[in-house]
Amino acid sequence: MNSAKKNIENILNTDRFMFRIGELSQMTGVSARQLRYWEKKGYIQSEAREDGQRARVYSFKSFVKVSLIKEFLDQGFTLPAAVDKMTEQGKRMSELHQLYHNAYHGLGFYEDQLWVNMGYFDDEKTKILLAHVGDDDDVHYRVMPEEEVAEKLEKIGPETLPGPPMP
DNA sequence: ATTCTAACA
DNA sequence: TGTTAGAA
Repeated sequence: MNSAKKNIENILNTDRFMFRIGELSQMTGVSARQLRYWEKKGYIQSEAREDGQRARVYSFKSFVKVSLIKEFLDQGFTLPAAVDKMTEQGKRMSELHQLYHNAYHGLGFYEDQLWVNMGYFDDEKTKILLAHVGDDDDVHYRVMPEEEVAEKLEKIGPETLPGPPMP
C-alpha cells in the first residue's frame, strides 16, 4: 500500500490513540480525580495493560464517553443521569459508526481528486460508487466499473499528498 | 515529570 | 469533589 493512503487512513484510525489520565483530563475538562472516581463506579474503564505499569491508559472510545458525560454534566444532569444519557448516545453513535464503516471502502486519487470508495453501486456488484468533496464543499459522485477503479485509484504516488516532515 | 492510592487543617 | 502526602 502506498504511503499517502496510509497517512490518511492512520489519521482515521482512532484505535491507535491511547491517552494518559492527564491528557484525557485536559482534553475533556474532567479532573483526574473524577476520572478515577468514575472508573471506580464502573461508568468508564481504562485499558488493561500487559506490562507491569499501573498508570491508566484510555482508549479513544473512553475519550468519547468522558466527553459525552462531561457535556451532560454541564447541561445540569446528575452524574448517574449523565452516564445513562451517554450510554444511550453511544448506541446511536455505534449505529452511525456501522453506517459509515459500511460506506467506506478506502481512498484513492483520480483526476487530481481524492475519492472515497463507497462500495458497490449496483446489486450485481460490478460498479463502484465514488465520492469526493469539491472546492465548493459539495459532494460529487461517480459510478465506475470495479476493474477501472482497481486500475486508476490504486495508482497513487507518495508525492501526490505531502506527508508529515520526517524528523 | 507524571500518576498512583489514601486520607482530610 | 478538591487537594494534599508520600511512594512508584
